[in-house]
Amino acid sequence: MTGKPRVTSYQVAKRAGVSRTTVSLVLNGVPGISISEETRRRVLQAAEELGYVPNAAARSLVSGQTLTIGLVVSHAEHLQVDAYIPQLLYSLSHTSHQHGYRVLLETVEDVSRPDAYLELVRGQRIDGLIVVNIRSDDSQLPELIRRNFPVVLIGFRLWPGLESKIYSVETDDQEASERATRHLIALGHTRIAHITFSPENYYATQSRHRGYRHALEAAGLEYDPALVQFGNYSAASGYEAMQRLLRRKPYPTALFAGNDTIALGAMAAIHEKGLRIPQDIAVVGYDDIPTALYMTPPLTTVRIPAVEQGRLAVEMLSSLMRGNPPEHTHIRLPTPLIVRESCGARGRQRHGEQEGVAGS
Amino acid sequence: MTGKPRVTSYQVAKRAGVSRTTVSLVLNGVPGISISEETRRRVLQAAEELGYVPNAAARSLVSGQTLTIGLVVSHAEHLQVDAYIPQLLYSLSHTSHQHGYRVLLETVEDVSRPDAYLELVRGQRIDGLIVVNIRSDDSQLPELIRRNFPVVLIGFRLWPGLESKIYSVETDDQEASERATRHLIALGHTRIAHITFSPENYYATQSRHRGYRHALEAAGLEYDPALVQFGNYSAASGYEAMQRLLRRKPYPTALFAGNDTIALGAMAAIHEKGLRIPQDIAVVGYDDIPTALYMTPPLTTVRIPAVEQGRLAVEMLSSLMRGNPPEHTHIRLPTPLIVRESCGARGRQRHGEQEGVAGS
DNA sequence: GTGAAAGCGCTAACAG
DNA sequence: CTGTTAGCGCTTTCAC
Repeated sequence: MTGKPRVTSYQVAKRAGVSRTTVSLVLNGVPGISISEETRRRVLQAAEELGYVPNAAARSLVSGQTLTIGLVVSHAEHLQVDAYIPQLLYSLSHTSHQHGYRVLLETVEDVSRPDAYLELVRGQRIDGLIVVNIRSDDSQLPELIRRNFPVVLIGFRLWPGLESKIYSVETDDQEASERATRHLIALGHTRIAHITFSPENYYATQSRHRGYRHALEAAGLEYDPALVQFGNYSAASGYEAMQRLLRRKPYPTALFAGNDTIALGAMAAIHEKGLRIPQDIAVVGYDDIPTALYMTPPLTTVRIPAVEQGRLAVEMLSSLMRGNPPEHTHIRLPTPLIVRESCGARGRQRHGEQEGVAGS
Repeated sequence: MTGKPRVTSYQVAKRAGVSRTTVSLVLNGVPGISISEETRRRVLQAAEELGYVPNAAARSLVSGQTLTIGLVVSHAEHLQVDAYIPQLLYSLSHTSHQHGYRVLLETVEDVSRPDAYLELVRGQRIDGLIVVNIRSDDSQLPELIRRNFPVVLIGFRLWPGLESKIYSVETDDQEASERATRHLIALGHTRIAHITFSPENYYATQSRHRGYRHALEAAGLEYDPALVQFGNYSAASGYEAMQRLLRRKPYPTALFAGNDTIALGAMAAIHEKGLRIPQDIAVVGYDDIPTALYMTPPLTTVRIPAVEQGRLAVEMLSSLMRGNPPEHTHIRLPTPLIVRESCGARGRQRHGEQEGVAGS
């Protein structure tokens, strides 16, 4: 069926007039072994001509390595509707390639077995794992980490007691949410709504919600459950949640959305009701997805440095897989609040002008 | 370093008191071989207890299969800023898992070697290939297809002469663009601008551009190069391109954007200039990303059924890899024009109301 | 410097 | 019905 017969190291050896050993030695540049320049050249040329690439299975069978990174994306439905994960994915994939690793994508839906990725580990398909959107009810991950399988977590550190073994690239969602909410409070708002995504087994959600609540209480404002709605991180759910919030008067005067996509949906609901942003309702989002700047009006939001997050995670994992533990176990990235127009803190301005970054 | 010693089929055999052959037979449910119920149970239990998963490398070394699909995403920078590819990715990954395949993600940037995926094939890391965002200057792909390596193309069919060997899930971008442009013409527009992404080596771009041009010419309107701007598929580039278009009077009265993300950016530029959509400038996008409905105003756009595209591609590839060629070599999906408010064909309405689908 | 031989973990003939 | 054996393609001691 396949036109050309598989080319193996044997073919290369034959063509170069040497043994397979020599081929392997040359191609892998094994140090400490000296091979005549002439032989080396012949081997290289033969391999080139035949388009030889060593069989990955055979190689990893003997080496015990796969040079493959597993990428576990829980709540993968996100991919369909939100822009944060794709950014991360891009960065993760890009950096992995630069480091010579391939990426095996393991998406996990809410409905599927959450620990399917364990088979990748047990079947030795991968040398390491990067986990995005960690579920708080994942019971297998701690066990894996305890056994020193190389794992890097993105987003949040968890499982007290295991801290010293966990490697992560974090952001402090709770602190950032608190800061964002405080920003709205400082602008004089007292009826601040919050739309977040489905809370169960999702760390990011829980901490954003908590930050919102803390900010209110620290300011002496009442935490009103009626002002908190749950969606599912899509624009559609943000739209519907906002409609629910607008069914009751007095309206909230501000909204802190769990992510930018939800904010977009909510803004559509606000516009549809004939209300203005930010004059009638101020809006703050979360993530700073690339389109946030182009929403109407441009969205004030907490920036998560997705690309840097991805890069650092791969670098960390790469060290781990090589057996030299990285210097830091946890890298915490800053999450500035990017102040644009939707929160009402600044007047209309042209896109691309210096954007504000709120202090603490 | 790793806590538990690797568990092999030998351990399972020992624990179950049988030979490795029997373990293999039981675990793979080899048909035609009958094994005593008692033995089978013991093997299964031993495997379960040890958490045994066969070593993937060893297995694929002997079987010649990897049960892995390669996913080649050219122009991967898209992932960062546009929502179409992520949707596709989700569907692709989801369906692959359902069919028992893993997904190896091979992103290709414009700067990187475009044929890096060849190593996956040569190194026999994958059993088949799905290609997204095909580059028109890819010279390796036709060769691969000619040799009957299982490949499914998403988006567009190419390379005349190879048609009978190419499997693809297509949309007719040119026809759809023509229809979208015709829609604007029917609404009375004569100065219709077009913003598309960087044209070189990108099929989708070329055909959308061509469709736009054909519609104009068919209607007896002049194709004015000054009304055509090139961006890079991001909202930022749409914004800038629209600014360029608004630097010259008379303004265009309508815009056909190469994708929805560009449309979003362009709409921001239009709003900023104090112009109204659709009264001053009507806008039509392409892709129907999930957020299109929540833009201000809701975006009229050509729908690409990303999720179905992904599902069909995997099903096709899965047949190919099993050696039973699918019935159809090319599946063409419909691309309806979803009429919302941004084109001016219909008045304001609530979100979620019946959306219009334009006829041809 | 180069080649022969063993073995990674698994599957699949082939005996028993 | 179960066990023994060979071999997938590669790397890696160990002799030559």
